[in-house]
Amino acid sequence: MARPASKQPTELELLILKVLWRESPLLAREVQGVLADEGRELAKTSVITTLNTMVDKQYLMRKKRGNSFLFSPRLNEATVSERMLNDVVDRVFDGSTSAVLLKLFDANNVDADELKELRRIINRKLKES
Amino acid sequence: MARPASKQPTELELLILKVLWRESPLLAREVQGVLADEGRELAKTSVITTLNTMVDKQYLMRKKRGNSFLFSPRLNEATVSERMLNDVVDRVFDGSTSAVLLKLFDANNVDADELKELRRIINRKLKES
DNA sequence: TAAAAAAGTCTATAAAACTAGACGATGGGT
DNA sequence: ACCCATCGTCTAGTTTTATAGACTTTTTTA
Repeated sequence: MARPASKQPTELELLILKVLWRESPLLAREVQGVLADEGRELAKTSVITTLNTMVDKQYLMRKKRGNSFLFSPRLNEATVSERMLNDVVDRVFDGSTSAVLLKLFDANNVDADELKELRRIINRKLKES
Repeated sequence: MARPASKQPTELELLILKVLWRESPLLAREVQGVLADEGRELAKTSVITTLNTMVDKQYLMRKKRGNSFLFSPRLNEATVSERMLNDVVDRVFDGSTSAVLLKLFDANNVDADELKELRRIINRKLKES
């Protein structure tokens, strides 16, 4: 038994997904360019290798256009962010959503407008149930 | 440039931290026992190796008792869970706490009592500011 | 058309994460 | 004194992640 593949996208995989959520399909070269703009300078082959493992993992799909490939996400941002958040809720907070909510209120700076917005949402939710 | 050490505790490291947050200091053998009870059966040496890398990473401290070592956490649960949650907030949600809050409300089952409790907290926060 | 640019595949290296066996030291019991 | 259980260290194997060079093929261009 050796190291199992991480259940969630790795750090670099997430960066690439975010690039493709903003705009896709893209060529490997274009992904490389955007990553470089963001300060992550990788060799062409590094980007291609990672894109291909992401295709293997079903994170992306790849279709040929001429002599090159276009990559697009197979999972949308909502799905992935939900999964990654739930992973932390489960593994770190033992599945307690309210523990996470409390921690967010306590630790982070949620301004008054956001608080009011959340109160509106809570009131709506309470009416629904 | 090869793979950098993960900034946050890995999956197994988190399990071990949770064991030691419940009860510490513990001997390696005791940690092994608790993990086994939870379904993660590891060889004695695997547990010791991991505990020692966690000492290197400053996650744990180790003190001698007789011919063996007692391990205890150097970081408390609040600190680690906050860091791990913030990591997801930053990396996945671009630092938007309110986006996370909305996602939690939408995706997860927060029951009416919890909603009311949260509304109380929000009202208190609003008064404070 | 020959050179250069661009794309992909194949191969490879290094560190991290996970796992565990071989072996040595120590200490208690008979 | 001797056995053996216990504990730690050292070493090591395997997969994943991150990274990139060498090389081939294809396309563009001077």
